[in-house]
Amino acid sequence: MGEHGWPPVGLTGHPWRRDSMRASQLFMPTLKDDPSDAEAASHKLLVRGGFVRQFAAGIYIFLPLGWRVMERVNRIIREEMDAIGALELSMPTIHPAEVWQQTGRYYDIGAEMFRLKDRGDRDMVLAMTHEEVFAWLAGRELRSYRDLPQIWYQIQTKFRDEPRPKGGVLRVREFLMKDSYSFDIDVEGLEVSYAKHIEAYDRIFTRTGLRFYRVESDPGMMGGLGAHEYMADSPAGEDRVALCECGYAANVELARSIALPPSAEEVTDLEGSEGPVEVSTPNTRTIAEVSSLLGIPASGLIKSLLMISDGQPVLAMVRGDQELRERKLERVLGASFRPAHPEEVKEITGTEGGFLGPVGLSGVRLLADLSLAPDGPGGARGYVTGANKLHAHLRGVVLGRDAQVEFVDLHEATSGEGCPECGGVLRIEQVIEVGNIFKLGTKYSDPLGVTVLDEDGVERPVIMGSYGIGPARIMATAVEQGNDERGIVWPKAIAPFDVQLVQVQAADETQTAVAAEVYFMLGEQGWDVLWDDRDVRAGVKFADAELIGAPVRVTVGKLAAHGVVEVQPRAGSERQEVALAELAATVASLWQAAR
RNA sequence: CGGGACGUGGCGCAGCCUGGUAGCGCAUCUGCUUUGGGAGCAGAGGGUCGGAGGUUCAAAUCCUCUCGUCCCGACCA
Repeated sequence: MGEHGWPPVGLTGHPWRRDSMRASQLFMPTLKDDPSDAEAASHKLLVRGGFVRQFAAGIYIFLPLGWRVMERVNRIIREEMDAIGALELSMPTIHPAEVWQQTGRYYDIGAEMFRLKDRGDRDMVLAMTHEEVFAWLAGRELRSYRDLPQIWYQIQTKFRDEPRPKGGVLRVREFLMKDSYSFDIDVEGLEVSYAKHIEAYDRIFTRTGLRFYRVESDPGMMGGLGAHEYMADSPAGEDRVALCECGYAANVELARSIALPPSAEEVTDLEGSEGPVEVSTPNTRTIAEVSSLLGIPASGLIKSLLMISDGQPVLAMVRGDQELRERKLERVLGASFRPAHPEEVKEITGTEGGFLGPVGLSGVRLLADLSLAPDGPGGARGYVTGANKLHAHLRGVVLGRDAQVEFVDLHEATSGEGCPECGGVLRIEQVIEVGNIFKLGTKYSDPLGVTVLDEDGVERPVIMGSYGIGPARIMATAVEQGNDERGIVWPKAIAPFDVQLVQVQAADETQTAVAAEVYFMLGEQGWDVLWDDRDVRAGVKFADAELIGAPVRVTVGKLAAHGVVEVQPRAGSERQEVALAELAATVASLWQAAR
């Protein structure tokens, strides 16, 4: 491999770790400028640092550095999955359409699934996920409860034709995923498999150095038994979670929260009133308009939204200062819904959007957020709501008295609201989903006939769980959470190299000799070292070292002749001069201190 | 799918409004100098301006269509 000069390192079969390398032999195309199409910090830095290149929208090439990071992430995943007794295997990524037709997903999922035909004109799909194949295999091979439990996993490519790839490697159309599937005889068994995954995932994300939360997530409409997501905070995230000091953590899609009481001033609105009072509100349709016309804060209004679900009208009500959370309504209804069209609004309520309210509406299911209940944070009090009449609203509407409604949780949790568990203060954080775990039940085993015989010889459907992790998201999230103006600051567990050895003068024989000594010594101690022996200016090497972000940098320069090198952590700027004899200890202690 | 923007040497951009045959920085190659924070000087190579059609004596520039990419929103097993 293009060896020249001394020492003869990097040769095939040499005695030192193959994970150490010389930069002159590494393909590491770094860039000075941010790519023009990058927005997220991780996107810019991973491209600039020579970790990835974009091939097409949402389709990426992993260059040697990027692949090293992925391999380190995957190694951690494998170790922890193996530790809970999961078995690695590899599934195909091209599937005949039949299995997907059997579970119905072939029809439920739209353009997000890549579909193709083989030469025989048979319908095929590219795998978006692997529940179907795993269930297919389990159905063929598992026969007895004695074969259970099983946990199988793979680290395999997934294809999803995302409508909008974004954030570099964060949201893509082809990506690697660790997915595992558990097979148990009963729900108790599933709980055990699920708990094992929690154990493994907690360790995986801790080891990869991410700041993360395990949060309750929406198990979806399909009758899942429960689910959690692993979320890592980042402004580049596409999800939000509600968090409390007490440990409560949930995706805002379903996070419960105790609304703050509405501001005091409009409480007087109720006093002395026997019932709602109509007020004229010409052309006043939005919460903001009504609020400013009547001089009542938004929290004193009721926002009424007419929805159609299963062909039936539903009026969903939240307070004027709140947002309706669609998923919550969906869960209450047990079905999907859509906003009513303007003609439907007219037909059902006799008025137009902007003047809707619960009072006097018949034939419409009335659902109000818990915070509007008489025993809610606002107490029994009057609100302003539409009068179901053009250009008019009602004041002093008390739900429960003036309209019979069902009180359910519909509003989106917001920062500052009360924690549903302890009453503490909730905060909302923007996060990246790096992993998820689902209790599936028999959603796939039923249609695919995955059954085993139990102790009594009775055929029973296998209870499944499904568990995912996105290694590239871990990589990108680590960059999101660890970077500065000079580049990436990798968590030590997944950095492409442990130590970047910068030899200031490539042509200086003394420096070469000292650098080689350092390289071998650190290598023998188990460090993965990138020895920057390139014949480029010192500034370029320093800049690249900081961009690439190895946790520890060792610089061999002027002081080499005296047997002294410089050492500094990527995360800090303290630089120390160290004699070669002390180097091992210094590197070890900096490593210890690194995140 | 709705809204917005951008496609010009490898990368980042200017030129377009007001048509006249393409330019800057970085990178690359050669030479000399330099050498601990992305070097300097001199020289060189490299682009049918995303594609197609149209207008015009003449199109990177104007018009139409199309493809690609990014951003906001919707969507996200």
